[in-house]
Amino acid sequence: MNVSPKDLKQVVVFQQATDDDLQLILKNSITRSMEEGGFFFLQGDEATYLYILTSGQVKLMQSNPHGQQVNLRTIYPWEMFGALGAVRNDGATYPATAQTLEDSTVLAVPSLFLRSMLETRPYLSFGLMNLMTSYIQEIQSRYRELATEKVEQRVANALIRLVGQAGIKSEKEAGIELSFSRQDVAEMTGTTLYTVSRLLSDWERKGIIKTGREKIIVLKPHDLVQITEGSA
Amino acid sequence: MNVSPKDLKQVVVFQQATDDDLQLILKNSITRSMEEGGFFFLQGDEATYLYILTSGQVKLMQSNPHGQQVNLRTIYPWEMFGALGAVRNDGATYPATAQTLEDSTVLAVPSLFLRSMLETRPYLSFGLMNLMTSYIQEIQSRYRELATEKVEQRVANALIRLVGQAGIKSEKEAGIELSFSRQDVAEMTGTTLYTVSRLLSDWERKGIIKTGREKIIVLKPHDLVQITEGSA
DNA sequence: GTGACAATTTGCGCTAGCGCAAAGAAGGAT
DNA sequence: ATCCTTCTTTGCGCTAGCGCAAATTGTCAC
Repeated sequence: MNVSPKDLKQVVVFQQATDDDLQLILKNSITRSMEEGGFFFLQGDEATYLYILTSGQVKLMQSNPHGQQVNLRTIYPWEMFGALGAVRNDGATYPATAQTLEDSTVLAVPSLFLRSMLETRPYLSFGLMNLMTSYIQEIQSRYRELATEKVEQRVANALIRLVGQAGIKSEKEAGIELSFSRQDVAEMTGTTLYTVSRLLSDWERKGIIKTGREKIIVLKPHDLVQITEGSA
Repeated sequence: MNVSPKDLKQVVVFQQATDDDLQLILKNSITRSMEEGGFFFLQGDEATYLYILTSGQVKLMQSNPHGQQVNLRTIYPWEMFGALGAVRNDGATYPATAQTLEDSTVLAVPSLFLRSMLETRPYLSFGLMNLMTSYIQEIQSRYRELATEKVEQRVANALIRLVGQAGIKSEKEAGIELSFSRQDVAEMTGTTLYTVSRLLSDWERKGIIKTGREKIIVLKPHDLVQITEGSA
């Protein structure tokens, strides 16, 4: 699938870009595809590219030396990720592993190339800084939630967030459909798939959601909001 | 205390700045002082200034609606914080409260002014993006630690990190001295002051540290490293 | 239709660490 | 020296949620 300059306008970093700039970016980039479960880069790899997801879904995972992993961020189409190589002064490495949640395709832009464009395009720097502050605010909220909230509040929070980011209107049920496994949700919320399974089963019994294999359909988002407030 | 352009060169964002630019920043900024326990800004306030700490120490705290707080970041002299108002396109508010850990003084730079400088000084944008990526990496690590590590590993990690950021060579003991209360450390590690107190008392009995009121002297940092690795 | 595999469900025992209480210690003001 | 306030220490009961097991269910390949 060929990416056009018009397509790239969907990337918030490029909102103010001219067509010429977008052509230049496309000309200097390569397309890469990866099937589900594959990796665009690994934690510790040298950050030679930044990535724009053109289709599919990617999770950024960080591991500790014992192999335990957390999902730091989930990437949806037309979002940029892995940009620190274009920004850092020193030899930057990726702090997380980019793994596909489903078959995915990216546009890989050389870090050095984007860096040279950043030097002469203030709109690009502003775009990137805006993206970074959005991400900082998200991970700060998640950190605070992890430190202060019970696991059911965190899982409810995560479902609400996912409804906004990756939800699709369900055709069968009057609700919003999410395509994530229990393990996926557990990684995003600092818990285990068994705990997530118990919570989802409980909420299904209460009619708040309906579930399937690797699927969650949110029927009553307001009830989830009440759970996050600790009043359920 | 008057801040000179030469002083501002210690701020990593301004490393590449000319004297003229530094003079211009100083000319357009104000100095503010606050005693211990005071606030430079509150969570939710409109982000009209960014701040450079010229002396003292500041903690950035985020609360949930129930009043529970976490320390997202501790600021040391010559570090910039609260910069999102210069970067965001929308009406930005501070996502955290800036509270002094001791008597402190800042240089407050109007967000709109710095924004106008960012538009014509790529080195400033690069400096700011470098700062942001450093912070992103730190909070990602802390998030992963919170999600995957036992409380004693997290506290050991925090002490090691603090040794590098705020440690002073002790005159009385052969070690590095940190001036933080048990409550301060608890806020940085997502636990309670009682848990921190028990851990510190245990480590003091083992000769790893020595403590006083609002004071921790690290005698055997290598033992703390072993604790973080889960092999103690 | 069947078999294999992965995902999910559910139960239950266990423990990390919190909450709370109570007492002691340190430091500053008088 | 004394008093007051804040910080620290220590004990103990309790529970949230994890770890592990075992069984079930759903989906895909053949």
